[in-house]
Amino acid sequence: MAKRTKIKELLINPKIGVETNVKGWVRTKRGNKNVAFIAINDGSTIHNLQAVADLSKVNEDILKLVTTGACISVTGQLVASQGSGQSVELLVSDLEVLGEANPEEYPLQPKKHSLEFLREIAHLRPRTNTFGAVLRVRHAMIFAVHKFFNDKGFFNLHTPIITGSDAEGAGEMFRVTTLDPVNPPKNQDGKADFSQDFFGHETNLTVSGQLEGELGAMALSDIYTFGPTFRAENSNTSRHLAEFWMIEPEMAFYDLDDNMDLAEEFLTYLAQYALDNCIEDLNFLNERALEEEKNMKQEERSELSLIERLKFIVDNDFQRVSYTEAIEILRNSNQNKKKKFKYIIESWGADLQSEHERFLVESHFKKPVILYNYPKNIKAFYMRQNEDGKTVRAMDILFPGIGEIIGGSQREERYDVLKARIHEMDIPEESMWWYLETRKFGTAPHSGFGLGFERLMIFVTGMKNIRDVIPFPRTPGNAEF
RNA sequence: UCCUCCAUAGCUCAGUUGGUUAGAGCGGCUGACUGUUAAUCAGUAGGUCCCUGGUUCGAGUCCAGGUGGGGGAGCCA
Repeated sequence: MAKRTKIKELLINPKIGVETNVKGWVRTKRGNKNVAFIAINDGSTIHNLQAVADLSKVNEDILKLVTTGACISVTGQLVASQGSGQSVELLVSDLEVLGEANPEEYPLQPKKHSLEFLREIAHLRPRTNTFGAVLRVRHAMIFAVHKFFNDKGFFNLHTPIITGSDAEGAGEMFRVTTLDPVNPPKNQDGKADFSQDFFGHETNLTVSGQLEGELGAMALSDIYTFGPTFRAENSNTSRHLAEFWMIEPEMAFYDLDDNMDLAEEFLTYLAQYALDNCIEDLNFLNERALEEEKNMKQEERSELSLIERLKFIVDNDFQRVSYTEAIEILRNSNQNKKKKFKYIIESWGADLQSEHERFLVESHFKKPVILYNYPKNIKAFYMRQNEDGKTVRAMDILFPGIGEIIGGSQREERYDVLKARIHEMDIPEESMWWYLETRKFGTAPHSGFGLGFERLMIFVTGMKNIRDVIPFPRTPGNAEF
């Protein structure tokens, strides 16, 4: 019996006339009383393999079990296809059903399903063309992230998933505890006594690996983290998940400009990698998106297709604009003067709403925008203060249709300045002692940023909802599968 | 969490001013067809109209509350 060949390999290097075995899941079966055509997909590629069964040679009882969704093993001679639509096909000599799929119950049909419906059957949706393509691209992007940093001499650092510091200020956290939820030990105030908890104090799931990442950079020069991140925010949007993956490089001796250069090079590299390595899946996703937009009004359609957008990123520099310049552009915009904005920009210091970010990216510059040097009052405590006394060396990269894809900064490396800022913002200093010590012992200028991996995936796949670019999304009220 | 829209067959949806037995397309099943491409053609089965309560002679349709989902906002990556 021939050894199993993956469909991807078989299509790249077809061995015509050779007995071949293929295993996979049935997409459709068609035919008449003489011949049956079975489309098989094994997930190795977006393409199906057509198996051709001569009904006089194949057991009809077995063929009856070959229904959409069933898993089969097919052996036969690989031949050039008589039909159009595929170059090769498999003439079935041996057919085995590995796993039946009752057609009255199997929910996936050979037709287009809504993404909302597929989310409800997340255990089966990887078997669709769309999710197969998304998951293969996702893998390629994971691999490309590691390759990019490895090629640059960065070291991957595993920062903790369970953290004891509650001062990261990046949102609500999920508590980690082994205390009895019904009858926890109580302290004198009648509250749960976390000194008796597993770690001896309160612990949570991480909301960022940045602070620990900085510790790594202060020894290895250039590090990056790529791990799961958890936010217990009650966010119900197409851009937020409670559990997502984040990439956070941290570089010693980088100033804000170096940081922006790296971030732009990184995003450009990832777009190019997708074009170079995932073009078949991207072509499918491109067509899918075009098909979907056909039902939309002209003005709601994207100006560029998915593949054109990826090429655009590769070919064009990002627009770098200081916060102060951005405020001037917004204040002088017709949108602002005609009070089309819900939040009118009146003066320097205002926090930018997503309508403003969208205006800058989608209407004004029509390209990715890097905003930098924000007012210190709207940014985190660890960002490097500028000499003007009112701004910090922060930067956000804004993408069309996604908004903020990267947030980063040069870090405050001066011990006294950092300590003063911690006090100003009422952060408990004792919980930050180890972070402060990096500024006390051999401090160095350094910078870093955070890239939301699923937001990158939205950009690269053209999917609209972040729940459709991660295999098993976690959102408020949803942790099934 | 707020605003807004939605929930009818396995899926996508229609269902008139509240009126008798709730429909279509796709999918499933049965059959026809000598090579199909989401095959085609014919036939057929399939319903807790999201849940609870209310108004009414009568509710898929109206009202209240709840649950679930979409889109937008805030928070952010």
